[in-house]
Amino acid sequence: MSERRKLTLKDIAKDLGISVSTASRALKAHPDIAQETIQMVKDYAAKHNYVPNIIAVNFRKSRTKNIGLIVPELVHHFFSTVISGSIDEAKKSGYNILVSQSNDFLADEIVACKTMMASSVDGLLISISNETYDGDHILEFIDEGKPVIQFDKILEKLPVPKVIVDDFEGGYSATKHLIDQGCKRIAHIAGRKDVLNACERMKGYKKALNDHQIPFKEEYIRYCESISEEEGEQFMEEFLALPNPPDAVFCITDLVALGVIKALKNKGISIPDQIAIVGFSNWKLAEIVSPSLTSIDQHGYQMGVVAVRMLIQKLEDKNFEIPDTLELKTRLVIRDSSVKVKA
Amino acid sequence: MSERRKLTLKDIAKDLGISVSTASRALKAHPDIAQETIQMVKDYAAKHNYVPNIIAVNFRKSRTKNIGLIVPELVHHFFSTVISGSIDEAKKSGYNILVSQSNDFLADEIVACKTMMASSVDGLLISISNETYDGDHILEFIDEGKPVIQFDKILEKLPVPKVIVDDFEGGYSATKHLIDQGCKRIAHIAGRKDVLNACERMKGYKKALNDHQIPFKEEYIRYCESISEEEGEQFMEEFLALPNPPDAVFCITDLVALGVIKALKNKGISIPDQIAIVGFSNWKLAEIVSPSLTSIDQHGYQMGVVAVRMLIQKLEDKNFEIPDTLELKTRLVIRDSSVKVKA
DNA sequence: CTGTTAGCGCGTTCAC
DNA sequence: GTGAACGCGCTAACAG
Repeated sequence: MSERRKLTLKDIAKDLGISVSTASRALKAHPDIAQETIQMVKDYAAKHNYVPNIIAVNFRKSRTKNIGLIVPELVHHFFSTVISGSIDEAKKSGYNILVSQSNDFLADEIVACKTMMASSVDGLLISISNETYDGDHILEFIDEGKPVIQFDKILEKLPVPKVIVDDFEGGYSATKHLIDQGCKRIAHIAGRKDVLNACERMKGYKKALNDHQIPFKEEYIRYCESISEEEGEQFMEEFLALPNPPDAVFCITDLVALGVIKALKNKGISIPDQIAIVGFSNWKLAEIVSPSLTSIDQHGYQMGVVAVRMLIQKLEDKNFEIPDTLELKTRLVIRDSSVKVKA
Repeated sequence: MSERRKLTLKDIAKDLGISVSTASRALKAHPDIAQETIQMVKDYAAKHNYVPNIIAVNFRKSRTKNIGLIVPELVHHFFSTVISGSIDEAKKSGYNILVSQSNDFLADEIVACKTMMASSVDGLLISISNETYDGDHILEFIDEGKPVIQFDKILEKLPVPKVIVDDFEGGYSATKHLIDQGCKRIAHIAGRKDVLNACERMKGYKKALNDHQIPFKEEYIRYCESISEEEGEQFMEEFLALPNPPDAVFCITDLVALGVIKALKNKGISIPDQIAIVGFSNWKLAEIVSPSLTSIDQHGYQMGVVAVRMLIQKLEDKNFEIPDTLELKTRLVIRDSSVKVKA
């Protein structure tokens, strides 16, 4: 049962009275090798349960078959979905995913990059932290000849391929959906102005208003700093204090929407009849909360799959050119929080 | 900036006119080497940004500094918390975590194990699937001299160290808390009878009842198959149909508790005044749902930290004996769903 | 068709 | 105090 030392090519070569290289080639069914030799070696290998020493193989080929994956937060529905997709896809090609998190701190992100670099991943997938405005630590990978792909939270100026969700379209369709429900005074609780995704959603929101002749009003806009439930609650209260409160709110994230819902419940305002709500990200909580929350799904799993697939393609074929930007479409998931008119 | 080929020991030996072995030893400040030589080499290395080729080092030492981590589900609050802890702790010692998921299928778990084995992780952390009743695929690691630690969902008969949460104590304290609130007819929506964690919680529940002279009644017990929200909802309805419905429910999991809450809301029954609820796991949703849910925290992060720490200790010191079972205490997190009497 | 040779980059005897 | 030499397990170029 427990073999002290694993069987090596050398062992099987010796036992079979052939050379190591013949054994090696036979196992790969190299065309030069005689059919019978191939059979013999393969049989022997199977019988003795030969497993090539991957560490040696990787050393020889100077690669690791490991892909680094850095996310801001691991314990986060969206990112764990992305990771899940990455892992499943990577597995198919025999790659492993090495996960690390930045906690949304630049310092941690840099450390994570260094660690990844040191442990010699073959390539990197990264979603940057909120503090990352400069990507030197990311470019180092490129310098070392290791391909990198950014996803979701990206640094636009970085000359590195990106897989993102079409936040603009998401913001647009969320807003349009509210308009379709007959809402006229649609507020938006936005993210930080310097975060790309947040800006795109805002742009989509504005465009939708514009396309439907609804004037954009600054009083219906709030900017989150930490994207928290508390902010949602507070901003909603501010909206309610307006002389002419909104009849709908599009929130940058489901968590913020949750705060909004809380505030409304506290005031006894009915959702969606008096005020309709749409979130973003389609977290687990969107279906759990009551009323269930209409949200924009970002296809996290798919994003993980796509990013990994492109990275591996590049890894296996140096000439493959990763498209500069790949935009995944969002999907509007309609639930109770926004549907004003039934039937 | 971009060095075509990385600097190797050989390069620096040649440039400095010394031998490779001297260079190697100097970098490690080997006592045999002259101080000045050490300085010279270190300076040179620092100046030229020498980074040892980890793949070669690992090959030489026949290890990877990678630790496999297999969980049933990646997109799951508890497990992502564990992963988060593992990664953070592993990083401290220069180890990487290689994550994989079984989707609660035995077949997938076996494949994941094979993959881990093939990619030569140095050791394995595993939380088994619901279908795993036999651990041959896990024992293979031991046979190969790779230490394994089970965590959370474990196979008890497997002679492999375990890090678990004290489910018995958790079940006990959840139940006792309800008793303390004055509840007399406490129901329990349990998990499958063949899942260890579920049984322990049940045992704790029974013990608490017994310690407080409350008779155990089979009519107040239901067993989940899939541990879903729907089951919680359905079972709660069944409870309500009883001639003498319970005044409290202890649920195997927060998700089930969510279903219970839904059922109660539908019937217009007030929580916690008419029926108090306690969940288990302390997911994010426990604080989000309304009323907020009292739950049992399992210290997932800590579990990841502890498991990794012990594995690494074993890895670095073959003589280290991992304790057979390490039980983490749970923590009762009291929220609105269970507190009957305020002040 | 097969064997010989030559490394990959590093660590580790064993001599000097 | 230092260097030469060997080998980890595997692949690949070159001979025959």
